[in-house]
Amino acid sequence: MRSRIECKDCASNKCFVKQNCFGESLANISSKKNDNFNKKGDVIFREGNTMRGIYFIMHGAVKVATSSPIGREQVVRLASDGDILGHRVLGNDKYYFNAIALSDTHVCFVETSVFKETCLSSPEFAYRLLLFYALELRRTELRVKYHSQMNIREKVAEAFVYLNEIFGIDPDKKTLNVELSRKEIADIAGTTPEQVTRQLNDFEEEKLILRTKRDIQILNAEGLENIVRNYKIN
Amino acid sequence: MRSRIECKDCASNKCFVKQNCFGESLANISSKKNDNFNKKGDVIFREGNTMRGIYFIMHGAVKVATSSPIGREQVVRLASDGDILGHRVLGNDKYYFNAIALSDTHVCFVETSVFKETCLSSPEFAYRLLLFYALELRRTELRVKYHSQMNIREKVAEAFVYLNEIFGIDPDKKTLNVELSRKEIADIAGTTPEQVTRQLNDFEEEKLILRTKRDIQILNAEGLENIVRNYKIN
DNA sequence: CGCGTCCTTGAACCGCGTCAAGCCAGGTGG
DNA sequence: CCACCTGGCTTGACGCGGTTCAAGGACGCG
Repeated sequence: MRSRIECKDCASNKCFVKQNCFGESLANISSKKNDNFNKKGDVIFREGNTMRGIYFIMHGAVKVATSSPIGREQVVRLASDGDILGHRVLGNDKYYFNAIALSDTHVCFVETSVFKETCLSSPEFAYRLLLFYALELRRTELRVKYHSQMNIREKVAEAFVYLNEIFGIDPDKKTLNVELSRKEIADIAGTTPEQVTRQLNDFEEEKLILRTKRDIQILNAEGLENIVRNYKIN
Repeated sequence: MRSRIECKDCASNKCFVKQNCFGESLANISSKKNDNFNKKGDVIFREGNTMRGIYFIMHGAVKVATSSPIGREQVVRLASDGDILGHRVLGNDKYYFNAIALSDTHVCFVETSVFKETCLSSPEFAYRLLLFYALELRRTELRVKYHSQMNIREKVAEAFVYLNEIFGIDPDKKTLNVELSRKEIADIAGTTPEQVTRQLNDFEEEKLILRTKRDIQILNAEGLENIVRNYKIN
């Protein structure tokens, strides 16, 4: 999977930053950053707030979602260790989505000016950022396709594949490394909690997953991926 | 609107590159680029092809879409003068979508190596690219939200708002600066040609648009934007 | 034990995609 | 100049998938 280096600023031994991303560059500006620690459910930033900088996730799970007072919220992105939040910082704008911690999280805040300076003085850093953006953009474009063409079965499968891709599965317990309610899964898949339940029934019958208490064990991740992949063929 | 500078490499007087984007930097590498001229409907690159470089649109209208042999194709992005195509070039990958000309188009091809070199030697250039990516990413994330939450009426309205944003409206004829079939509009909105027709009926009753022959005149662009904006509130 | 929260399940409704027929405009050939 | 053909647009009817609503169940917590 991802190669990682340990984070020096955090007590947790689960605290890493992706080596292939911003680890070293971040060390250079470490004197000018702020560390924030969030509990599960905390809002890291909120739609409409003025951007003051960019966040690096040192460790933890975060969802970026639209706020919608009534009814569904839509998760547009999942992020974890080493990812960045608040992309549009460069354009001196407002945040367009809410970032909410899905687990206890350690993020590192860097002010816009410092960030811009770092980009301009270090082409290496800017280039890495470009790679990050390019990957993220592709992922998001794919999701546009998925959400406009897939049926519910495929969307729910895709949600689990996406969750696995970003957060991974605990090798012992076989569960995702985040705990999510039906509603939260539905918000990622773009449907309702009831539909998620029904799909989980089907997946269980097909031995792709197993439900124990509130937990969902992923028995056959490949099977779920196949549902997504088979869709692609059409 | 967008400020632009004239393009030196093309006979057409409609040929521009966005000034706030890559104009000057592009001039620096002009000795190493290739100019391509495409007719409406031409495929600029195709899903699965190996990426050899990146394309700058000097002038013209382009859609980036999924290929799907049976049925719907989904447009994930619209692009015009000064935009770039083939983002993932940096990662030495394959193209994930098809790029198809929606009008006669002049694109400029730059090889990956040249492009990377330019990024690394010119932080200014890389930084501008970052801004471009950040904007594009936000736009795409919004589209994920739209496509998973909007109803047909809103999606079709959003398609026209998006088309207006990227290609603009002819001030005299009041029509979009691209000609699109019902199917093509449907592929952007993520629905079927029949539904597009039905929504156009409604929009015409509400005096938002007017259909003359095959043309669609946008009488009240703001009205269409309001449909999209009012949705956002919920 | 009782309460609250989340999950599950069934049933009803409805929006939207699908299918099919008819229409209109432009192009072609007699 | 008209008859015919073709391809895209329009319109109505129908059926399915998915959302919504409501009731019941499981679990955790005080």
